[in-house]
Amino acid sequence: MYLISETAKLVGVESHVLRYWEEELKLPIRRNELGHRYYTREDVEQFREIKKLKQQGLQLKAIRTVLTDSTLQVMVPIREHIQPVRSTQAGLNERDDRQLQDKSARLQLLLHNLVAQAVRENNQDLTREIKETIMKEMDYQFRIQEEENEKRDRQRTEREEEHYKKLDELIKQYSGRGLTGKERRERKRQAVKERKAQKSEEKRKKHSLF
DNA sequence: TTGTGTGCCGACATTAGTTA
DNA sequence: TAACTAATGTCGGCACACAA
Repeated sequence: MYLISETAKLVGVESHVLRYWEEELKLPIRRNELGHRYYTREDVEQFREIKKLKQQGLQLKAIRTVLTDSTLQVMVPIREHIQPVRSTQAGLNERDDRQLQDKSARLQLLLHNLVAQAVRENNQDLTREIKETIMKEMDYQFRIQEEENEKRDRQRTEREEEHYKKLDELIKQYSGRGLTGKERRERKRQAVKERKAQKSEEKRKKHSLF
């Protein structure tokens, strides 16, 4: 694809001449997202052809007619082939029938070529549209993936914090387990002593009430 | 007078370079 | 790094020149 300045250089005219020809000849020049013209190789060839016709002395009006006719000429052979197909039903001899089959085959080939040409022309536009759609979809999927990854990271961090918190509490809870047997026995004696003292105190309080 | 081409204008977008 | 500026390219439109 070429911009107007590049195309002008390739054709050998000024940019405004291309704009003028486009307007006068009603050429379907495509635009990009900025509204700027962009030209294909076919467009460049067409402009070269126009220039050649200009040099031969044709006016733009005449060139427009030539361009229109050249498009219509493609359809002329089809009309030639359609007529014999209709006459088949009237009943023909074998030679005519062979000729008819031959013409029918040529018609099929011609139609095939026409369809292929149309498909090729459409393919360029279609490819561009598909490319843009895919890029947008990929961008969207990447964003979604990114958000999911961030969410997972947050959840993992929270779980880890929770785990370490519990671990910390367990360590505090079992901190007495590091004592020696002598120390554990001493703690037990102390606990029993405190329990006895507590019971006798409760008994004393009971008696004082009566 | 008509057809064709040219020059210029203002507006807008993009890009590259500069400056705070 | 952001903001600003200049250069560049493109647009549509209009007026004008020039040859037939």
